[in-house]
Amino acid sequence: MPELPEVETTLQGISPHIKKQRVNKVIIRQPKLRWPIPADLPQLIEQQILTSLSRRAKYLLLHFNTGTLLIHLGMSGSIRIIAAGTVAAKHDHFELEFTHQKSIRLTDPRRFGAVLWLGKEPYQHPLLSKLGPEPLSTSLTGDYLYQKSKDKKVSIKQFIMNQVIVTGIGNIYCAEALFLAGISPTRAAGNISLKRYQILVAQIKKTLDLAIAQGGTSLRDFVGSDGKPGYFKQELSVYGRTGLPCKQCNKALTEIKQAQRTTVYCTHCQT
DNA sequence: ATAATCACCTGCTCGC
DNA sequence: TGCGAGCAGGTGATTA
Repeated sequence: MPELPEVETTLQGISPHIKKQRVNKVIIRQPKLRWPIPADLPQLIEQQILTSLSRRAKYLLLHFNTGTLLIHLGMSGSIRIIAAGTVAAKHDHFELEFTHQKSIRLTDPRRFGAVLWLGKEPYQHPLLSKLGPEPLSTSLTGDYLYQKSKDKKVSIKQFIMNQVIVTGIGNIYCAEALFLAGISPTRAAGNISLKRYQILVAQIKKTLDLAIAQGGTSLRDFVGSDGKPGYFKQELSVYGRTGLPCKQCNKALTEIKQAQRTTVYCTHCQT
């Protein structure tokens, strides 16, 4: 999926088109996503004004006076702005049509995404209440990660991808940030110095910032809200580059599995 | 509590 | 060229 940069890119892409607009129609073509799309959603938000939009972790939040709608893109989801009434394709599962004749349309082949109604206290919802700090906020610091990692035996890769520790970082950007920080993905989280955590945090922020500026990473199906792909792919140092030369030392990059996920790294530059 | 594995779903790529 | 295995940006649920 869509990690934080792709979700943020989506948010920035759709906001100017639909903020403060009135929902005319809720269209549910395929309710079977990760959880069923609530059947009563039309009566909850039709004719309501979308007052604001935000992002928390990898979740998009659409705020109405009646409550908040959560959208998650799963592994293969994307949202596009289209003219209302545009013919739907196979995996176009959900759509919000606004009165000014624009729609946002959720396309998600694998259906790991979600559309949920959170009500008036969205941050009390179980999906949001346990999340760690936003990586681009000042609350993510090297010191914070260092304190959290005490006595932790899990690998740094899994530690950073745990949304309870820090949100928004998935398989691509975790691998990239670890490479830039020179930290082996297999190292135990509790066996990393404060100084190295400070470097890692700086590289995480730098990587995410750059990816957002590039419109995210498009591998196969991700597109921005305007239908164009993201261009961060060309910046990738390790993700998807197994066997290719390390950009720092030229040694062939190594691929391993960690918690069922592929990790690519340089055994020479990352220790 | 913590850690590892499973499950959800479709489509594409790779190796034979 | 065809076909099955394996893999893909995530994460809650289940098991140990």
